[in-house]
Amino acid sequence: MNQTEAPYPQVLVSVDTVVLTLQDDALHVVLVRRSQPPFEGVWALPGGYIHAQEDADAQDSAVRVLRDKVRIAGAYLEQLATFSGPARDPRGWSVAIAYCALVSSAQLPPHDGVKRVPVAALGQLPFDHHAIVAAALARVRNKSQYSSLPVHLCGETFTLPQLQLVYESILGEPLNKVSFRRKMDEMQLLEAVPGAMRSGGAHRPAQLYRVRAPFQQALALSVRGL
Amino acid sequence: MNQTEAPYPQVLVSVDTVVLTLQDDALHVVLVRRSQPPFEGVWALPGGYIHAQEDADAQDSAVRVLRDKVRIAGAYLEQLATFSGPARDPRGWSVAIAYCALVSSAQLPPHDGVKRVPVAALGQLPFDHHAIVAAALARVRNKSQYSSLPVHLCGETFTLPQLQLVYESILGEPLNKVSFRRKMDEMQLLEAVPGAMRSGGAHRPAQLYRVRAPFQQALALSVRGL
DNA sequence: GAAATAGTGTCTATAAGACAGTATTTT
DNA sequence: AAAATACTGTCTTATAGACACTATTTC
Repeated sequence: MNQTEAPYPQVLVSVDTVVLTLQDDALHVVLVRRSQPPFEGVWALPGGYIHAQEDADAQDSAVRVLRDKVRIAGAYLEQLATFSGPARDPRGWSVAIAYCALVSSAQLPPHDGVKRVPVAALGQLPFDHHAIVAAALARVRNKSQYSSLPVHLCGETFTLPQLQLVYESILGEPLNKVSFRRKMDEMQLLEAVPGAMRSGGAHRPAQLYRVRAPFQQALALSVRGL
Repeated sequence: MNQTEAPYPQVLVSVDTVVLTLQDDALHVVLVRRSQPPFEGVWALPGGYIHAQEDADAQDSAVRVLRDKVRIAGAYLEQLATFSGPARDPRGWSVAIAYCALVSSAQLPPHDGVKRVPVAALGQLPFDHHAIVAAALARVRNKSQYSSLPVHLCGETFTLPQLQLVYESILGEPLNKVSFRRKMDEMQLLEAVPGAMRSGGAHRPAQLYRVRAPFQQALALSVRGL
């Protein structure tokens, strides 16, 4: 920064989070009711300003926003993209560093001023939140084609038929059972929970699996898609 | 923004660009010598503050930085990621929106205070610029596995053997000639320049191609990699 | 044992790679 | 003609998908 550059008007910097979860085999986005202007009372993506005194980086700000505004801890979180410009926020030229979080239904406790909306039935959103959600969906759908990303929408343990349904819900198309299982096997993503089965009806029960330790944070990648 | 949130210390927002180009079949990064503190006189990534009065968004800031500091116009440009935290810049808590640009050698005129460094021989860089370059390389190498991204390192026209060499330089491994050509054909990325051949020695000359109009900006994607 | 879903074996179809051939240029 | 690189035809191998079969549970 030099003397002539110093007085540039500061831009507003915030983080916004797209929290995705599955409900009834359909992707939902989490919205919170805004308690302050602009758009007070309107449902919007959870977001907030960076707290330079306490946040180690923008991802840390997103973690704090999720904890304080949505009561979520331990979510899978990745940076999505940064949105900017003079028009996206009525308060002026702004920058929003957008993050995408994937959580299981169990990680998302009911909370006042928090709701889930099916992505297929998203109405109007304030700011450029619609574009941010669109970017998150594109990212998740693309990455689900060749990675273990969707496991973060499942709970601690799950069966292979359940996991395949999660993939199919995200991708919007049925997958070949044999190929799906081959790929899951190749990625070495899962381990069987010994002895544990889930029997949900008048049929053979399914083996329960959990994500192996190396892939709790990182993603497993499949060489040539699913 | 509410009354208690308003006085949060502003964070510094800048854009940084990783300009990649090929020279002698090796990826190079463009560095500029800093004319102002901090790190005055040190070679660093081209970057600068957002000019809220004139920039339509952060990408526009990056375009301006490339034009003013590197004399590049019309480069392929995509947002990379945003880097943030209290330690990356000695001036305080900062946000850098990083962009990645791919240019041909011809688009990069020699200019004072601008140099190209082979990515394999990058020394120390100020700020967290080393991490930004690493992210750019990872992105470019990954995307080159299934897209037309590398064509932006070529000039207006080029032969298929030249293009294959570009891919191989980025990916660091030889590619199967038949498969490579099949994929290029499938992507419908190129069109032959009628009649134009490049003869560079005592051998059959190669057909010249150019990128088809739909892919001047957007990338062509190959379903299952190259 | 009928019904329902879980899980597997195996054949077929498609895509990638290897290899060797032909083509066209300069010297 | 020899040398060099461009380009292509075709066989082999690897991967993905279709289909049918067996397995295990409840009623």
